[in-house]
Amino acid sequence: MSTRQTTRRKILELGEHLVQIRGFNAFSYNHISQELGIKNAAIHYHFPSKEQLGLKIIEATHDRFHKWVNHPEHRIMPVPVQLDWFFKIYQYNLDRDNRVCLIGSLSTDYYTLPVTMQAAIRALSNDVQKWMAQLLDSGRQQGDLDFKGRSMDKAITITASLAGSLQLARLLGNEWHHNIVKQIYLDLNLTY
Amino acid sequence: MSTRQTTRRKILELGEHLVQIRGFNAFSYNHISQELGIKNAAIHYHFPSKEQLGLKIIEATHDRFHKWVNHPEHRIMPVPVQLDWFFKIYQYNLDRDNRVCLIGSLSTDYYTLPVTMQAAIRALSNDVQKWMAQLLDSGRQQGDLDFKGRSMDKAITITASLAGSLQLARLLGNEWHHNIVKQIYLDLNLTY
DNA sequence: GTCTATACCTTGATAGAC
DNA sequence: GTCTATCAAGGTATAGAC
Repeated sequence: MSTRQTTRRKILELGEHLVQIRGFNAFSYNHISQELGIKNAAIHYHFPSKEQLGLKIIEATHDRFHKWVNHPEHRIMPVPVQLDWFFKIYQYNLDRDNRVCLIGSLSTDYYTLPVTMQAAIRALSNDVQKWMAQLLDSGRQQGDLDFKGRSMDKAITITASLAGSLQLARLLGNEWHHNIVKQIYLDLNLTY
Repeated sequence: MSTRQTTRRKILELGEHLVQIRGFNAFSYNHISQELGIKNAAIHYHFPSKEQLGLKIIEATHDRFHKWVNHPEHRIMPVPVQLDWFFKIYQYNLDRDNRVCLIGSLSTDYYTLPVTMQAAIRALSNDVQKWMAQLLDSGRQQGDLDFKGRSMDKAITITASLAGSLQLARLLGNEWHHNIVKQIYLDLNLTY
């Protein structure tokens, strides 16, 4: 793998980290250049503007999500297992320095973002909600879980809980994320 | 009321607005001075530093919440009515230019905030969760509503949903906040 | 690809006149 | 209380050498 690819990838990963820890407006090229031992200008070589970097960060997350949910092996997994996997993403964020989820972070900054980034984060969020709604629908039909109301409403309620959960965990303590997840399972009639 | 008091109050209100729309790191003294037709230095007269302004914004919200929940007239209201009131706060935020809740906004910025502000937002969040848990507990005992599990877990799950809801509404459309609230009522066995 | 050097802007904050 | 004037620091971004 060329130097270009690794440096580019490092910037992308660190950028994603910084967005989820500090927020898009509160991280700077200095944070990246100091951490990676490169100079300001090197970052601009790979990503001409902060907007471009932000876009690629969102797209990278979107790609990972898309690849996972469309992987043949995963699509045939039982609904509770797929749900477990989704919840693990949030636990993973929590475990890595109390990251909040990308969608949550960029939504509070939403009105300060370039329109290209606004569109990209909307697209990601849409895909997540649709996937979750379809999963809950299947689960209810197959008797794996139960809930009242429309699956789309329940889906968005759950993702909203999870986004909020990582944020509240910063204020209340990480154990509360665990408690929220437990509660969501209870409310779905699922054994945790 | 002296000029001092009104200008101070205007700065405070606009500051709160800006935190909820743009985030603490993305609003500047220029946003305030231009909107109010005053100069940079005038703001510093009332609030020596941005940290002080941030602190007072949090405390103002905390005060409003504290006064409301401890008002004799409100404490004796039926649980569903008190719950309705709490949910209206979020609807009110949504109606005013898609504000997110103060706690949600400051939690994504949490690690970039001065420690004094971190402590203040933690204190507010703690009070909200405790109040909500106690309310849900009473409601369940009195048969007004129903849910599984511990009331504290359910309380934090609901506030997390609401915080996340205002954020997702920016991406998905405001009607989804309404749908989430409907779902929360359903999950509490409450008629909406 | 990465560097040095630098341009240009916005930020929060202060001093001192009125 | 509010102003003018000014500051140092930090932000994104670019030009051109290596």
